[in-house]
Amino acid sequence: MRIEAARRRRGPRDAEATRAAILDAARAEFAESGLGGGRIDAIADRAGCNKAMIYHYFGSKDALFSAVLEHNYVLIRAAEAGLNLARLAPEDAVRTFVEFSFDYVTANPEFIQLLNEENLHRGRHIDPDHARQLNSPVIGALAGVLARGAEQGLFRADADPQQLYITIASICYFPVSNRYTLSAIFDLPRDGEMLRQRRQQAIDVIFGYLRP
Amino acid sequence: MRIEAARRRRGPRDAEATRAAILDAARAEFAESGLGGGRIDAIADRAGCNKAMIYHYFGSKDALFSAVLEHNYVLIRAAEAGLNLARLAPEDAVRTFVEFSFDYVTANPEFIQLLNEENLHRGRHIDPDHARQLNSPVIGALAGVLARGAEQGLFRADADPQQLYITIASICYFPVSNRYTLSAIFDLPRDGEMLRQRRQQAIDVIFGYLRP
Amino acid sequence: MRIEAARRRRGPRDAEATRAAILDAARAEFAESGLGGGRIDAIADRAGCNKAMIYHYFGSKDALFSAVLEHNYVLIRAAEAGLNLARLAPEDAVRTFVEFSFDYVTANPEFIQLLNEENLHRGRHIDPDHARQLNSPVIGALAGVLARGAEQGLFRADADPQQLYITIASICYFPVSNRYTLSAIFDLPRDGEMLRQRRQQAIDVIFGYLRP
Amino acid sequence: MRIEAARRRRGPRDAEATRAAILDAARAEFAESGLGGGRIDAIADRAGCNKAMIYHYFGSKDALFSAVLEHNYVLIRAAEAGLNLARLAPEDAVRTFVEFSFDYVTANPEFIQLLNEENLHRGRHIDPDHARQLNSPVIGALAGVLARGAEQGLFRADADPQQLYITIASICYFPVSNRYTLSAIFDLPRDGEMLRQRRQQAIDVIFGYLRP
DNA sequence: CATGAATGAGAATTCATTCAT
DNA sequence: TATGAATGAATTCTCATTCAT
Repeated sequence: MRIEAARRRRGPRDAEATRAAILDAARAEFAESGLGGGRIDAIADRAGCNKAMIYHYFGSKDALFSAVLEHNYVLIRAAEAGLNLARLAPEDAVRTFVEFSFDYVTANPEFIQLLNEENLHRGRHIDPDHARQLNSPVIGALAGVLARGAEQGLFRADADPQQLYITIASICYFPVSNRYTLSAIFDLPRDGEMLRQRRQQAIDVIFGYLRP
Repeated sequence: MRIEAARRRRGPRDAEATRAAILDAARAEFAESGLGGGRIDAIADRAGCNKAMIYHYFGSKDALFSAVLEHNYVLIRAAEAGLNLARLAPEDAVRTFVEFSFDYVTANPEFIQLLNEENLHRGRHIDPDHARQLNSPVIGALAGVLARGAEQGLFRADADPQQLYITIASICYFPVSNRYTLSAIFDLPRDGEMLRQRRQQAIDVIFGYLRP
Repeated sequence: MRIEAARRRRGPRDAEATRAAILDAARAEFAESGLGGGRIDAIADRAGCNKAMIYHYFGSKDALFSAVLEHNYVLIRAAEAGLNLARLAPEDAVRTFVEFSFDYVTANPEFIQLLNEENLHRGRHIDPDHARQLNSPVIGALAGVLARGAEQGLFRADADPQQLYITIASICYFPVSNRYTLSAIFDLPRDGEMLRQRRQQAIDVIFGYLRP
Repeated sequence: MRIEAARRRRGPRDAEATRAAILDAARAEFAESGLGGGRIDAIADRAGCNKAMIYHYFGSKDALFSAVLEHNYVLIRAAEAGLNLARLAPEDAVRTFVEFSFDYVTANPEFIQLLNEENLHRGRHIDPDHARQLNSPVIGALAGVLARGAEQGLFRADADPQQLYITIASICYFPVSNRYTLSAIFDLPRDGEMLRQRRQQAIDVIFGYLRP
């Protein structure tokens, strides 16, 4: 039985494990059905606990969504930080970052679904102070890379790191988050091939733009 | 009273007007709250009719969402067709199309919210046959523009119209659909200025990529 | 198209035909789904007219049910009267009446479904004065038959015509009205054979009881 | 207040008691108004709980009806089994069974109302496998009684137990389930006397038929 | 820390009935 | 006589949340 299995995996009365299981279950549920459509019942089932636990640990559905969002922001920011762009040559750094951005959302489409949901709700579950703090490192790293690239004559000199970041995110995230409508509209190649093409296109577009 | 106002505006017992009012009201409601979060009650109020009318004309909430989606696809496609890219010089055509794409979603953010919602639901409200048929003209026009531009030595020769379309859509749509999380993350300039910058960035990126 | 067909069959603006079509449609609908479950919409569809006509001719759903009930009582009483039991020898008369009762409900199961529905509603759609008046002839005929049979030593002398009528109705109607639960409970022979057996059993039981 | 009374009677948070209360309430409500006409709200009120409990325990109105039906089948079968027909002399056994059948539905008219409703819906709430299994014992007992009676020269030899069972059910159940229309049609004696007469008639008819 | 029974407000959907034409 | 648009009150069912144990 699934509940028993979950229970066995983490042992009874293990607060931290229960919290984590709920967070995981909620991410999956909210990504699949949105905030309005996600069910507390379903989250409890997926987490192998009962509904009261969710209220015990998180207080409310909205608060749970906030926690999920923040948790998943922390995860991607940590992964970005691990890229260590500063130690790479400018062109390698840009390529690495674009590829990472593309690969991360391809591997974690739930992350963008959560972002979209949050935007539908006008960003009311996100704490700007915290979000901004989380984000600054990567923009800083990108700024350094662009400056070095411009200095070496590899990149155009007028590229803004923040704008570039948004452009990279757009090109990498949009085709994943909108894959169903795009598939309906276009006669797209089967999954793997379509991703390979989009990944290459992302790199081409960014480098095409950055050429001096 | 708002119901009275709506009634007066279109007069009673005009089936086509009622249908249209519901479609409009539903677009606003679904864009604001999603499919799961949108309320039939609220749609009826906004449309100045009663819930039963919605079921009379559309059958169910899901079917209403499908109708809204299709209707709004038709609208943007019609606007695109009105651009008449074929009669413009290649560079003008590309600029016109990018600017149009950006301006359309800026003016109609609800359209992308509907798209996001539809993607959350794995595209189950869209009829691929119909969607594909709606979309083909613009891809054809873009292919012509790219071919002419390459011939005249203005554009790189290897650009694929479908990939370019997706890239343009990504760059234009993503910042609008994700404006709330982006605002939370970045210290963005106030609305107008931020849009102006993104619009320019979209043009720069596309032209940067297309130069031979 | 079915509405067009119905329309053509009876021509437009033929009050009597419309009334009759509604009555027929309502019988079928109420028999199939009961009074609570029967839908005015469905009746209008079946009758090839619109709902407002039903209200025009019958005033309300309950009143329509009453009219259906009365109409179908009139039909069976008329058929019974046509048997002319008085001109038959006692045993032939009884056999004829039992067979008729059995065959009528077999051919018109909707009639008993209406009766059951009416009983569920405690008989509130039936006018006792009218019902009683409709029924007396057959009881009178049966009384005559029993008297003649007893006189001739064919039948027991203590049989009461009213009780016998109810017993015959019970044996003939119940297996038809309860055919679905009986089928679920028993491994009954396929339709035709099961009816043949029940028909014979009805005759056997009544004659078994009546023998002196 | 009635809810308080119910609450007090069974105490809160007793799942089994709540289930039973709902089953009881539903039997009354469905018998009174049918499946289509019975109201979930009314059942919750009668049971002294809220609507959500009904869905929690039974899932849907139809499933609740199925459960009620099955429960009431179990009850009558258990009562029949308690008759222990095998230990009685053939004539006593038949009389006991006829009287039991008559008395049971007289005391529990709701049971036949449920049966009628189920037949209106073409038996779709009944599981034939289960129903058949429930029913077999009584037919077996009746077969034994008929065999013994025929052996002892008390009964005709050609009586089929299944047919006889249906005939007994017909004679005993029909006048109860159709009491309202029968009352409208006939000038029946007041309740008690009418029942006494029908009970005697049932016995007379069955024994009349069974005499060799 | 954990359970599962219970709740009440609200959600979508239905339907008998009326009304303007 | 006939139509079909419109209504509002119900009705089934759902779900976030609380509570007793």
